[in-house]
Amino acid sequence: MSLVTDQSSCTSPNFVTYAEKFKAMSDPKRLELLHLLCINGSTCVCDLVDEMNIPQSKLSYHLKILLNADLIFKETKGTWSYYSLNEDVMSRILSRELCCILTPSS
Amino acid sequence: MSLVTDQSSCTSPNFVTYAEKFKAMSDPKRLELLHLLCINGSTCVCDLVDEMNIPQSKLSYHLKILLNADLIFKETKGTWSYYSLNEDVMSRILSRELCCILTPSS
DNA sequence: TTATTAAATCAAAATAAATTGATATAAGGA
DNA sequence: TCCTTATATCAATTTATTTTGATTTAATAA
Repeated sequence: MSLVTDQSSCTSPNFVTYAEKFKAMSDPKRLELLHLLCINGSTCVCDLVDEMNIPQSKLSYHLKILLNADLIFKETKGTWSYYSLNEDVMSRILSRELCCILTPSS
Repeated sequence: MSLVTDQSSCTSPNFVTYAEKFKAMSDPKRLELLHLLCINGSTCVCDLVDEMNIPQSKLSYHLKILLNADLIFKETKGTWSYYSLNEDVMSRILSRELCCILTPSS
């Protein structure tokens, strides 16, 4: 079987789905957010506000974009919301070199 | 030396530069273009117009965005322009799984 | 119950990106 | 030279995204 034609995951690539993920990653603030979640692990919004130095509503907006793109997870505990990286998805998209920026210990 | 702290390429990541590249990849038509260049290698604009089925000025616009993001190369021969993938950059950004969609034989 | 805090949502304004059709440039051939 | 073809650019419009500050929702504590 030819190495070139056996591209299991490569047939009929879903460009729309990938474009959505790349769009979510197309903003420096959102990359910084992913980076923070990568370094700190699951993090409360209240801590992200402090670290990111942007208005709370803006942070909320950017988190939602990352969440909708399936790049991060959300978990609510009482009044607090914790966000974390979706490492599986991230490592399926990005190179090792970039994963090492955006996902922990890889 | 710790594996975790030796992240040569990972210190002070340039989020702006990466965001630009992701923005260039944030459109299905542009991903399709990258995919075509990946499959066909260096390709003339006139052939891309046929394959992509979009107006010429639109194609020109999208090619320029990919070129400015350093994701593709351009070479002019007489009246014709040939575009090709910047495989180095692509493989430094994307996972193997995605490279196999967007860059040849990897 | 009232007050406080955390986080999401909303509407308006500002900014940016994409689309369109027309025009410009420039190379090559008749 | 004149015509044709290839590609890029332009200006106007449309569409999408981001920003802002105010408001809402909901949990907890006093």
